[in-house]
Amino acid sequence: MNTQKIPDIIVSRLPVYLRTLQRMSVSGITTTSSQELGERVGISAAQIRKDLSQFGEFGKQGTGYYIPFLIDKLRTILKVDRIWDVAVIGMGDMGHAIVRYQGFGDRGFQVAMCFDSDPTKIGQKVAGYEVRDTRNLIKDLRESGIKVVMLCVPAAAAQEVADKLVEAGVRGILNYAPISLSVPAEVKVQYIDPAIGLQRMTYYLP
Amino acid sequence: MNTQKIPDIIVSRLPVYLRTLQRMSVSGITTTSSQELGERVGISAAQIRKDLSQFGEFGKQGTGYYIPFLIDKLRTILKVDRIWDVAVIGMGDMGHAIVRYQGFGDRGFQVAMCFDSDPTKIGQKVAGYEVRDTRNLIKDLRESGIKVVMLCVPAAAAQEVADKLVEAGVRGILNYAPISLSVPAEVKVQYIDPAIGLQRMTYYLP
DNA sequence: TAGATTGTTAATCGATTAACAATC
DNA sequence: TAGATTGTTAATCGATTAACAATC
Repeated sequence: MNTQKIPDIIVSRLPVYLRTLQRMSVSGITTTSSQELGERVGISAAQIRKDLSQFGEFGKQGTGYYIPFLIDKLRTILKVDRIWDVAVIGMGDMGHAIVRYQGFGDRGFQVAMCFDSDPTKIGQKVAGYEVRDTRNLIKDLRESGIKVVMLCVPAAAAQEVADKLVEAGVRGILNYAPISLSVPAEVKVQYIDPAIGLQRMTYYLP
Repeated sequence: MNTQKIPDIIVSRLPVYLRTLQRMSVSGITTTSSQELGERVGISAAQIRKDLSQFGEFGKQGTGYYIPFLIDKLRTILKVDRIWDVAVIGMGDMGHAIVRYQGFGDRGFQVAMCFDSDPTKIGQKVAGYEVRDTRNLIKDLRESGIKVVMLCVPAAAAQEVADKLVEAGVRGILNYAPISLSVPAEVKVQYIDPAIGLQRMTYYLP
């Protein structure tokens, strides 16, 4: 087992392995091989073995990987062997959809609070959560200890809000606003922008 | 100028450059350098120059890049110098939010039709679009010539629908379902899964 | 002109793949 | 045991960076 810094590109594949293993587990499969998992996720068997070997020896020669065990290991590695409270900032259509999203439960996250700056939205309930005033963003996040947020405000407001999130001690921002954010190195940002995804495909179309 | 196959990883960065350039343009900036653009998108200046040089000589020594010209080139390269009709499959919360999303207009896409399999939703209007029956998915997509779709159905239905999309001649699938899809090589898939994004960040948290 | 910045080359760095001994 | 599959090594492949002549 290797104890050096793990390359980001390897880390970025682990959640994909985990997602697929959890689906296999739910469908009653208990054992898999790097070959089979690779076919399911579209990655070579050699690469899956190499990726996993960075963290330990999780398989058995001849039989492959016992899925519940491998899931457990990946959950620990990714630190989703717990439930992270997440805040959603911006209660537009996207923010709404995220607050209502049912898919986080068994993947390590739950929405814990949500915010907006619009006086007509503040105080309203969304999926059972009272919409908080972004003026209290830093205070509320600090008090709750929330480290991960989903940012769903308009692009024009995103950097300003991101600065506040950093000040509030947030360490991970899932950014739905179509803009590159500037944050300190200790804060991670992941981007979700459908137009970017679409443009990455149209390049290849006739 | 290079005429070989362009690596996927370069293609995947171009939409990020374009997004940032368009924002700079809107804010009145007309010229930039690889240095400045790199700071904004978080990529080295050398890499930006190298990436762009795959497609032509778009800058001028001493002065950098004229933004409207570079935007135009990138739009042509990414084939978003036109408007692509896109279908949205699945009118849950996420599908709803996407149909209502305003951000596609100047980025090369527009929602043209939407589908669901739920009889209580079929025929209803969502943001002005009548929800169509997924039983007509292949026929409707073929007739419209739609090549790009956003897939927002539950994970359990996603592969089955993807198979139909392939049959209908769709070439790009932006997949919001939390599952890896299996499609022929000529069909591109991009994934949007918030839990994956979150797990890619929690790894780095204490 | 002097300063700035490109496009490109060569060097470096890192990731992927192929192959296989070990072993279940 | 025989067959299957891992974890790991070495080889290959590809991407990034540094440096600089060209030139605006």
